[in-house]
Amino acid sequence: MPLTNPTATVRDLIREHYATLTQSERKFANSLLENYPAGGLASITIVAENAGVSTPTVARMVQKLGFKGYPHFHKSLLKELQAKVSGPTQRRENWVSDAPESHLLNRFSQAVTQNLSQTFSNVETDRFDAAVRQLANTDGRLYVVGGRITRALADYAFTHFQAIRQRVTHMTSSSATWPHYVLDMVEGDTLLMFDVRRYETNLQNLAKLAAERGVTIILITDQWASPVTAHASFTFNCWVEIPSAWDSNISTMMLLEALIAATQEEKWPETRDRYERLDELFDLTRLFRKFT
Amino acid sequence: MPLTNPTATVRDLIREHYATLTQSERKFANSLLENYPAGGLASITIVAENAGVSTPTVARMVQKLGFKGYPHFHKSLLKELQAKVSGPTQRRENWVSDAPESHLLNRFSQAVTQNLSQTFSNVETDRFDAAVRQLANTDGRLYVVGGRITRALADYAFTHFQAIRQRVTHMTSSSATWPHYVLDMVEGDTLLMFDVRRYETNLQNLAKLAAERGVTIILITDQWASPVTAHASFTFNCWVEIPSAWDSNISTMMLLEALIAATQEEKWPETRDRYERLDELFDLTRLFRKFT
DNA sequence: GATTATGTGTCAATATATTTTCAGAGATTT
DNA sequence: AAATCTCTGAAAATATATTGACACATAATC
Repeated sequence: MPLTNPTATVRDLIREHYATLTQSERKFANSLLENYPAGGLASITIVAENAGVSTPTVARMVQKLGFKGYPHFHKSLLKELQAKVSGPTQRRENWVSDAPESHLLNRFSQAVTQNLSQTFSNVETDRFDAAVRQLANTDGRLYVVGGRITRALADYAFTHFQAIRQRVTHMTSSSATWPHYVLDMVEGDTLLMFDVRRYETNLQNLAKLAAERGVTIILITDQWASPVTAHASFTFNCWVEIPSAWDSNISTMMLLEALIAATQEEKWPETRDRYERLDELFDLTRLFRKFT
Repeated sequence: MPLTNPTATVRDLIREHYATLTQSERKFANSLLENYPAGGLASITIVAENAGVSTPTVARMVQKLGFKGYPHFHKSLLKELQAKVSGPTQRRENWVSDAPESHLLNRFSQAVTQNLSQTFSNVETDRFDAAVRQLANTDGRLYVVGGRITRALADYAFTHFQAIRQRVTHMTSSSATWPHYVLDMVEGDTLLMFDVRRYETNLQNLAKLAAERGVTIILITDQWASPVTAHASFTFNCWVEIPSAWDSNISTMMLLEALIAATQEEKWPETRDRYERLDELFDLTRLFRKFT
């Protein structure tokens, strides 16, 4: 494992040894990776301070990485930088990343960033806040449902909302069971729906039934808007196009996480309590597993 | 003349003052410009030696440029470097929306952008491509598994990979069933694992067993790296910190989608065929539903 | 719940870097 | 060609960085 390949960059070395690093050493490692390589080019005193650790911690860590001492590490970083700049034909231009412009990763990340920014700037904060208040309202039940692809997102939403508040139900993707859930829905309940193309008629029917019973529907859909919009109190559109045959759900995920984060903040410190109790329970579960 | 424009780079300063520099000072200036900025980031002793001049010469020159002393000059160069690296990321913060700076949505999106860029720049394209080739290899089976939180991601991965290639298995999150799967694993199979903190011992055990059977493990984890790393052939670290009590999985999702997209591209037009047949089947299903 | 192991920061020592001072080498002027 | 001026690097003085030793805190183990 510790190859100590002579051409390995400091970044590589950190990755390689990350598992063996201690907490504060990782603190420094992260600080360096986040601002690479500048974060390691000042004096040990300064970089340690910037990372919020003591100088010996930095000294110990660079030794773990295989350097003789901080100056050796410093020199190595400098050489890397030099190779990058003065190297023949800008050696793979790995300043920000080592991916060539045409590589799929690059095209992909560009599309994603575009999507996120589009999605984000299309959210009205007032509407967002109102939706969050609805999600935080535990007087009514919260139902979560998704389609074929978005089932995973619904699942993710369920896992997190369940940690934040009580009375959450994940409606399985099998639409045969939905009528049972609808039967119990009452005014004041909330239905969080995911529907991206190809839009599913079942979800539309479900939305209609729920709306008729006075349920508040929060819809997360794509930029072309699912027909469920007609029944929804809150609709959020997410930009999903990427260079591929299918649609990306990263912006969808972002919006969902933002809703979760906001709901959690709204219900703090109630949520804090739940988290702590949850943690205890997990610990118990883990103990139990030891005997299986 | 000495504008001392706050945004002026050291390079600019040198050009501006070049006329007033003495012979050896120019010697150092040229040495620095030829290897910029690395040529000025070591200690004054070293850079002076590299340029073939004495230390006082360097010290005097940087003072001529308007710096208080060599350390000041050094710090300034570092800041420049830092700005260059974080530049593209920061520039994306022109996400002018009507949201006030302090609104959660804004803070959230900033954190997410940061995470994505961080994650992205830590992926080596070679490793990425190799992992994709492994994922596209249909000689062996592809197993997908996640933990408590990442189960949703594993599900998402399964749904998409199933559309792209045959022989995909989603290992349920209930670890009790895992031995059955392991029993059938053979060399050449691939295991796509998700493990973010808190890392689950079950996943670690699973990884060990699979690795022993010659299975290639592709691990998607967070920036702190799951212990599964030890058994994995390919590890991808995703930055996950957001202003909340839990970790974000947006960058995780991005990496997953990128892997899916790349795998699809690798196997095109084979995949195209599958997609078309899949679509037909969906249509049939939909028709069928009409009569229920 | 006591005990060990591990990690962490404070402080002191040692080493290194930076600046200042100063004397000599070249260039320029008288 | 002598006198002066400017530039330059050697060396001392000063400041700062680096490392090692130690003690405390925290986590893991029994």
